[in-house]
Amino acid sequence: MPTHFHGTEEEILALDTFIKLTRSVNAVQAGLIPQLQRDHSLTESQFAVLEALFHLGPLSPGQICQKILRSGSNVTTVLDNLERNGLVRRDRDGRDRRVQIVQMTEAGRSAISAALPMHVERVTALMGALSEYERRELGRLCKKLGTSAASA
Amino acid sequence: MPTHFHGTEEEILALDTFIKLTRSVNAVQAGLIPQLQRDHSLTESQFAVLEALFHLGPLSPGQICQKILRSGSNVTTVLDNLERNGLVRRDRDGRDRRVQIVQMTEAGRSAISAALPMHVERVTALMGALSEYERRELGRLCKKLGTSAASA
DNA sequence: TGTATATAATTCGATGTCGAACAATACTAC
DNA sequence: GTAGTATTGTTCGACATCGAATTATATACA
Repeated sequence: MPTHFHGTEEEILALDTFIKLTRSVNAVQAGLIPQLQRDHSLTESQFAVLEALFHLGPLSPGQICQKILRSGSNVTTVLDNLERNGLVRRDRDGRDRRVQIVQMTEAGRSAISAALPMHVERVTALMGALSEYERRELGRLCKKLGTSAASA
Repeated sequence: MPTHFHGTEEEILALDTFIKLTRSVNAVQAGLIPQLQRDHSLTESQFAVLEALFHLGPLSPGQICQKILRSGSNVTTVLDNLERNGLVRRDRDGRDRRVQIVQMTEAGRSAISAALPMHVERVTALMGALSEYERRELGRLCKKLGTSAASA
């Protein structure tokens, strides 16, 4: 697929596969993010944080960090914006005063409750391009690839 | 895999697959981007622009836009930074004075020539976690998914 | 106890990213 | 040729993202 690239067969296949991989993620996200923005005024990251709090309960910024796979400074920024918009609250942990405890406010719970069903429906519809067997196979291959890359 | 999520089988599989998909891209990119930054002082976007110019020759911002699948305002920003660093040059098109023609400078050509081989090698190594059959299958599934999502 | 080290989170500066609004130029139709 | 429209690229404001440096607190150990 690379237009003027000269490499081995294996290199060309690797690059081609990687491009298709990233483009598929871009395409699916392009079908999700604008919805969150227009219908619920949530960015992708804000949605990810609220979703984690919704499913797992109160978390520290460090725990959120691990859940959404972003840097600490990024989590700080996203929490700042969520807090400014009144969707989360930061309290101090009594035992370890370095730790913050992030909780959803009522507005936050309300926002994620409203956004989640449509989001799930949308993801399901987009993944519906693949058969059930293909979805499982895609998941298996991605997991294998991701796990290997993470330890490389 | 979602810890406390109650949905249909199909929804759970769709979400789970989508998470694995995005995580695999994250993991692979995490094995690529720091290399570009540390060894060549290039961001992912700067690399993408230089790669396009390297393979396709001079392009307008609009054409770069289509190649790297980013917004026009984003391309402007990335080109600003590349130009400030002396890696590209913007000239006016004689025929249509709205159009810019973006060219690599010698420094730009030198930078991408230096970065590309190691990048290709790295992508190939990361994709080596999958067999050739699996790579082809992953590519096929991603293409099918991406194409469908793009038209949804 | 007190100092050194480790950890949690934030701040800072740089870059990327988008959509909306804008300016300059080109095109179209009368 | 002039008026209206379309296209190209930029600017602007908001948010995301990172790594490095910093602050506050906790732990270890001597």
